[in-house]
Amino acid sequence: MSKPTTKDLARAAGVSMATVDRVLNARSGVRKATVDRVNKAIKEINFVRDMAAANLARSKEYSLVFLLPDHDDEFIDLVRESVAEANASMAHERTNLRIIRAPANDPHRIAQMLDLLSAEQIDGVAIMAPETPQVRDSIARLDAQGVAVVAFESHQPTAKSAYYVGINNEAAGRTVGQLMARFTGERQGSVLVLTETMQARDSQERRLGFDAIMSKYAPRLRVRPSMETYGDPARTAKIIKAASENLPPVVGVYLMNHNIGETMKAIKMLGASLQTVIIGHELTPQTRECLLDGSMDAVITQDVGHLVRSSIRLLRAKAARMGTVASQERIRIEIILRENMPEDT
Amino acid sequence: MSKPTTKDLARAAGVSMATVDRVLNARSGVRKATVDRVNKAIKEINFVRDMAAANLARSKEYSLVFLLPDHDDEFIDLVRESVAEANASMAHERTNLRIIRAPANDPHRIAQMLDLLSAEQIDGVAIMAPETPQVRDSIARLDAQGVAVVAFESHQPTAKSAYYVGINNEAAGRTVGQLMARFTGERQGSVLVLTETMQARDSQERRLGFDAIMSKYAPRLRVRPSMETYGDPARTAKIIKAASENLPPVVGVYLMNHNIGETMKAIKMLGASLQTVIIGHELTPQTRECLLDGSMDAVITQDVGHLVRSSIRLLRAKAARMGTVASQERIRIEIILRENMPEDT
DNA sequence: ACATTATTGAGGTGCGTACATCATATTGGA
DNA sequence: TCCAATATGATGTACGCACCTCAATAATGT
Repeated sequence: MSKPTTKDLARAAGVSMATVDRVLNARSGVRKATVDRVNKAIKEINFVRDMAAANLARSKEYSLVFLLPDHDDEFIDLVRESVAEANASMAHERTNLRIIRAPANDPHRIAQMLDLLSAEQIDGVAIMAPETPQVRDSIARLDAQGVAVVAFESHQPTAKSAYYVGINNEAAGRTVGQLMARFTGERQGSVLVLTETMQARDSQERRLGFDAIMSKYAPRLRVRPSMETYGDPARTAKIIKAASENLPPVVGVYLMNHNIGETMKAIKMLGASLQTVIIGHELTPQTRECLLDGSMDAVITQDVGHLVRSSIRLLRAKAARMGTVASQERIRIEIILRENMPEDT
Repeated sequence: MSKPTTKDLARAAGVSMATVDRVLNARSGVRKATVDRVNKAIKEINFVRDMAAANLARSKEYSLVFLLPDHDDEFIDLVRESVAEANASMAHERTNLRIIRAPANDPHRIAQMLDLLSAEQIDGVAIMAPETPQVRDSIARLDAQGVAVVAFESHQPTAKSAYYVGINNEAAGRTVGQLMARFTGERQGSVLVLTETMQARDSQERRLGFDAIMSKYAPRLRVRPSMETYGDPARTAKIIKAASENLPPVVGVYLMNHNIGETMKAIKMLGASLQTVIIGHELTPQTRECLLDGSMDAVITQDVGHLVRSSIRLLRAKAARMGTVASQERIRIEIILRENMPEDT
């Protein structure tokens, strides 16, 4: 016979549908013994609740919010794009998405915006923001209100209710390290590491992983201290120029910063040898172009669309008290060379 | 106001719900002018059909079938696992999955099994089988019956109704080539290519891509003709022994065959130098172990879970005449090193 | 044993759609 | 202009579940 329904469950448990309903929705007024009996029956007849029908009956719409930094870099652009795309396709599944923006370095403002969400009827929030006490407290408040929360691309380790969606940055750094070690062959020289700021936790973690592998597999190379660009093109150019004027020669560059346009321009202007191995993060129009023209050798990235969809699934599941498929939510660290670069988007 | 329903649509179009229903489900008995009027109203009020409710009302269960080769290698194992997992999680979405097996080299049997499916009430089939006239005809018959078909991991170019789900094998071969070229540094020597059989189309495509890159980026290396193992351990050992006894020294091995256990054993027995770069396909327990112990340098793979889920989504969408999110269905060519290896499964 | 209170059952309505039936309206053609 | 064919409307039931009310029953305390 086909899928058991609540009716079948009621019969199997020897109770009425009203009681089944009370148990399924964790309503009060049911003796423990009865609850157990129903749960036992659920297992016995292998009952799975039809969430589509349930949501229909509830006439419930899930509202999810993405809180993103209010500056624009190519990564954020990709996220916004993916959210918009997901929003279109999730309309069928009674889910609507919204993006709100907040200055990344203003914890109070972020917390305030999160608190404002509490007032609305929001079911879940994906938060991309640095960890601060204010944000942590706001997450706790959301959690207390039953709002699902995931930490999007940014760890919130002290907010235990916020599941982290993103890659392991230390492993990502190790991956870059391994590629750098191997792509540089037997060459000797120095390796530059560029980042927007080492304040960011992900930069620190990546650097950690990178150093570990480099010292193990490429002790012949001298990895220089991280150079911070602060997103300033002029500063970036100066830094690179200064670094390239010193010996030993630069045989590798690890770009951890996002908007690499200026950086690559500076590097190209110096006429860096083709031997210089350049590896960066995130597959964006810019890095894509650099891979194609050969100026970059590899990009370590994550599937932003997957990241977004995964967050949505997790939030929805939490909000609807459903289960998830763990393997589907694993975010992989992807290595992109020119040869395996996906064609579109 | 919230989502418009069919009732709103009926009012907006100035027709009855019955007519709306006829238009939405493309039933006959509606004048063209009326159809247009309804379609116009759909756009005006931005009506989107609630597929959850529609499927509920239809009380339709989608039955999808995976036709897989009946031999067992680790890739097939992964597929079976993923299908089982998906089946569990798709129960919520009124979809049930089934696997049937057929000998890969018996086109008649495969065609026969496909034809048998026509008798049952199947909504879609994912076919993993070599392209043959028999299979092509069966696919055409399925298509004529309104059964959705995707070509799973195996091109069916002449069956235009079967959308291909899988990676671009030529690009995969190019990717292996690029890694081989770079990982071997400046070393000189020969490169072995092992495969089960060069009969398989994917082997040919991979070899093609591999050679293109190798001749371009690593002309210093001599890529040997493909050696076929026919899945025979003894033969494999012999081949490898013979190859390693000839000069120039083997600096790289490209393993296109699936069950690499025996192959790796043979290679290890010869005490191949650590310098030998070994690259293979598919992340399985075996290759995973080889990556961890350093005996393999890289694995080019695809996310089997994603492959399966993508097939399911495509089949379901086709069966329910819905749209799909193209970007979600793109199967990426993944490069796995020890550093970015996913932890589980 | 009686009053309370805690459980449980029965039944109804609604969610947004599919689908079938029968009645009515519109249209084309002779 | 009238008939038949076709197009549309009205209505009811079903899908699997949520959620509400009211009544009936069982368990509890005193």
